[in-house]
Amino acid sequence: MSAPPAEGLVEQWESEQARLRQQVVEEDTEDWQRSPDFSGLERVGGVDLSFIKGDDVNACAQLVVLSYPDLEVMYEDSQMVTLMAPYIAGFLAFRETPFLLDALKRLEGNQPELLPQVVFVDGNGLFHYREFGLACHLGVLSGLPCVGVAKNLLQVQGVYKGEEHQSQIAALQKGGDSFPLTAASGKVLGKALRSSDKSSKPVYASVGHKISVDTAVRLTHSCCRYRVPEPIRQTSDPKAE
DNA sequence: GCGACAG
DNA sequence: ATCTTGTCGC
Repeated sequence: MSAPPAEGLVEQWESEQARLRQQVVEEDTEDWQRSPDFSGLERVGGVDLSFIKGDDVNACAQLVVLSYPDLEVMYEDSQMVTLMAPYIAGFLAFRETPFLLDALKRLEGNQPELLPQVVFVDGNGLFHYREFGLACHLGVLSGLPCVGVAKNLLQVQGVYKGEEHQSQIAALQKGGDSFPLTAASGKVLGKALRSSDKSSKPVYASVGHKISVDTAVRLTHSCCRYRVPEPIRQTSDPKAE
């Protein structure tokens, strides 16, 4: 039983996305991003919201900061929150962003020296219906470089989960292999990445903010011990050390 | 009616 | 997102 969305809400959200979309920076802006081994990168963050079975209103907002390249936990923040917005495909950011931003603000206020230099977001960035997914939204509002990593393919802008897609996946032989997710317009919205040798199912990485697609993919691979990048996995997997 | 639908 | 254990395979 889900109440129908308020009148005009989607329209309002669409215009908000269109406005913020103009502020996304799709190129590398940091020195470490140009380095072959990301020298200069010392802290990578991950954010996520976790729910429990029968409750889609209360959730746990988490932010972790890991050292790079060791991927050891440097900081961890968990906060129970009450969600105000409904989940509507394409508008995930309106549901989650406020709480992820709060977590970043808390860190900035308490230990600004631990602020991550890049944030991994559980969801898409430019690979989105209007090229403005959660990772872009959080990136623009926080001003931090962000990378979107989704675990499932969103069929959008001419990208289909068909036979061709399946064969492209089959062609990913080892960790680090990838292929572009190209829109009907010809623009590369993101890449499917085999994140580790062991996982045959790829993850879908796209630009959030202040990073290029290629750097986003290369960085994502370098932060993967398993299929899901460690910064995100540390927030959502109870068994993660 | 059927498939899609980030989290 | 979450519901869910074991099981088969390398």
